[in-house]
Amino acid sequence: MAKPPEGTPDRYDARAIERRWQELWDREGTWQVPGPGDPGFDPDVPESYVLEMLPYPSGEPHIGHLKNYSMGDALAHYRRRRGMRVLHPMGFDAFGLPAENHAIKTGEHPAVSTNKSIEEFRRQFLSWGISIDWRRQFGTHEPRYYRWTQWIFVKLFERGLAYRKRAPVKWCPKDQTVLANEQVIDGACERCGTPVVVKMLEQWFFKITDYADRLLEDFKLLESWPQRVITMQRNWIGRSEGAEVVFQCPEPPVEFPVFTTRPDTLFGATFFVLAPEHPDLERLVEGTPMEERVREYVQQALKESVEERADTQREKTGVFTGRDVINPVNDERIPVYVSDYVLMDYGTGAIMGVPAHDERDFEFAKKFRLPVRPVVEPADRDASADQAFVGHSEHERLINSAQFTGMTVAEATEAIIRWLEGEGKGHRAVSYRLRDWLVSRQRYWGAPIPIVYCEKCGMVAVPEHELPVLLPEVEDYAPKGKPPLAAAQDFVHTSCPSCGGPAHRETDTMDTFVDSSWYFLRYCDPGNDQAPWDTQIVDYWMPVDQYIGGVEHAILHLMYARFVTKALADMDLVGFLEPFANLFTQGMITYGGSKMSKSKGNTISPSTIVERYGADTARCYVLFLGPPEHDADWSDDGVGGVHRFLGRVWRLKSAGGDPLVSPGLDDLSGAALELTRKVHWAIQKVTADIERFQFNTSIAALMELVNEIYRVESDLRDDEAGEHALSFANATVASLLFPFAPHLAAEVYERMTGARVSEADWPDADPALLKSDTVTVVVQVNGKVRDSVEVDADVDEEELKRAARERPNVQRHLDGQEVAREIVVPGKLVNFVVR
RNA sequence: GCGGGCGUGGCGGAAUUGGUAGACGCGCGGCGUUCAGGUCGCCGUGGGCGUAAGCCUGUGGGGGUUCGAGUCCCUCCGCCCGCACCA
Repeated sequence: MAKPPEGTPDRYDARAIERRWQELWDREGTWQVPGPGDPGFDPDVPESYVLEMLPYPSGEPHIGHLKNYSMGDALAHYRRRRGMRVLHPMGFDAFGLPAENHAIKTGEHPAVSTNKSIEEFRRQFLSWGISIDWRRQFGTHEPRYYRWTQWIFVKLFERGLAYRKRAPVKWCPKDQTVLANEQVIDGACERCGTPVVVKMLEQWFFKITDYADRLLEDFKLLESWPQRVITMQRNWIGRSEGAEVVFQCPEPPVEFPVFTTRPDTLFGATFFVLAPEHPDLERLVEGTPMEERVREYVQQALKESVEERADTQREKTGVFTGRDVINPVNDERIPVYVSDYVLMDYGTGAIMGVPAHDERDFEFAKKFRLPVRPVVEPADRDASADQAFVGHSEHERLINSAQFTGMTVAEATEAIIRWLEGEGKGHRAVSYRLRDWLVSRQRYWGAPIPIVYCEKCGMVAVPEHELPVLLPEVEDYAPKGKPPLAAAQDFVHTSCPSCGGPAHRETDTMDTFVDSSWYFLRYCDPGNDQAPWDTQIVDYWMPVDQYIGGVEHAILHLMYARFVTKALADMDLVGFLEPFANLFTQGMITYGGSKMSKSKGNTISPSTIVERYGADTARCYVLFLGPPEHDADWSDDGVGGVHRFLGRVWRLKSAGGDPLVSPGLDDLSGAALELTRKVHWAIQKVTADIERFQFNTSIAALMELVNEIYRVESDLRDDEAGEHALSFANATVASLLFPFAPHLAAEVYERMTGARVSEADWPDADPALLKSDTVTVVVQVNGKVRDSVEVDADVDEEELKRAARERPNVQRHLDGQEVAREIVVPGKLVNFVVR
């Protein structure tokens, strides 16, 4: 095609187009969506809730946000044009440490810096043109929101699901606060990387362990979640079945229950180990000659960091306590040790040592020269004396185990549990790795925990009508061993809501993950000031039909939100058990092969790209980069390619005929027919690819279609049918491009048709135009492609074989050889097998 | 150590059910438009041999199933992710 004629608006001015449509959408409230009870609500329209994880507003949005919201927005647009009422809201996860640390450094109130960030995020999201119902926006730091976060806390407290206890907890010395187990990564603070230490502290917990089984079972209610996210949660919950077995200490008389997944190996127990933190340890050794050494060892063990202690490579250590316990199955006395390889966190903090069948116990036995007694016979190899045998298939049978000898492992497990239960020495048990969720934080920038301590009444929840408990102003945000709120005297001193007597407030704030564990409910009914939501409205929209976000939330946020939803369902506050029916986890965008970070100076700012190329280019590019679930590396050159493509769309020129109606098969021939077929192919391809989140190939298909339009355009300008085909093709490009490049597509669509693309139905492919009258059939000889032949689509097999044989190159390869077999795949290929 | 995923041109990546490997884009090369171009348009582009027609070869390595394998099976190698003294 030659250069566009002088004087036409040939330059693709993304900035002007985007400004125009953003203003129009805002003015007309295009993306506002009514819910039940709102004017214009029609109950017969199917609903869809499309949600991207809410952003944490810090600085300005990064490329990951752009990708996240570009995907969600594409889907929201697509579903709207499929006739659905789509809830597509936005909010901000505004409480949290970075804003507070910033405040400590600069003195700027966290609310000030957070609100600035929110404004910047909002400004950029608007500049991206994402189709959000902005009337529903909120920040989790606003009293109108955290009032209800506190309300939920109180509800959980009333049900015994929020409780306070003294427990060994993970403490970050840098951030000066406790952390949830889920926030400790490799023994270090998730936020700042400082190695955490264990402290005995009284803290607030949510009883998520009550829901362990339901969190596992209800995976079956999820429609489509990535398998690996489910696996990660399953591993985190860590359910194990086995038995609790009681070992009796004769002197002093103490009972030690242990949890084991292998009750079948009870006869192989040759020693017993307590965790250094075990509460009965002190009593066991008090006044004995071993007291000094045990105490020393415990001191040593407690000093270790979480990370050091988790190191599986190092040699086992421990100390004999001088005491014995009795193995309930054979009344044998076995020695009790203390060792740091036994964790107080899991099971009962005590274990039976079965060195023959447990690798860790084996190592310990070797170190302390303890006997190794095999009780399970390996099925197909000799029990090696220098390692533990851990096999427990149906082929392994018990030895050295009294009346259980000869049973398979499974039989013996059952029989021994039943025997223990009969003797009152143990019972069937299930153990979990999951711990209760520690939700209190000794920090400022969070929702205050709505609890008051009264001298007479004890712990009292702040009543509903007194909520929110407002976050007080303080002068110093820095924690100094005490939470910052403790310094706010007016805040701390209060009266008991129950008896009116003197009382003081809880000064810890809530983990920000509490804020984000219910925000998706608030979007449904954001203006409600009587209740956190109207159950009927929430039940209308929920569960979220498509949730999109980073895989880094696989455990934390996604598990907490599931737990809170279930707890609310149990209180009849919501009518569903799972918050997110479908989950999509997007991959990261890297730059130069590594994660973008300000400290490395390898960041790409979305605003730079938007300013240079426009939002449509930026959005299309992040989707075109590759499969959205994979990590992808940003390429500066690649953006230009997508921008060029959008420029080509911009320069499509209108033609005659009705652009909204496809020319029919009967009116078409030649290039016009081929182009119209390509259009219908693209409709089908783009539709199918959006449905399976393959935005990259959707865009590639549109590129193909546009290339085709440019190739044939000059041939089609001669007659009416050609003009019509062209006209329809151009309008359809704009229509299909809309979910990815909404401004440009709206502009081009309007130019081609005079209509609003956002109001147009999503196009349907005409099956008659998806088929071709002729097909290219590949001809192989012995599985090697030798030629291809163009035949009628409905040609019969014999005719096809004849045509295939006639190809000169096929003849050359068949020449003088005997055809042993002929394989025909209709419409695809013919393969001649010769000897 | 356990669990999961992935290996395709110079690069990012395509390839519903086994049926023309490399769509689309970047990069590179050629031609045209242009005063110029970091513009736009058209064409070419896995490797090797060949003037060409064409032939050989090719999806991490090796083996297998099949008329036919990127795709299915076995095995080895490499990379990534998750969990990790959980009894």
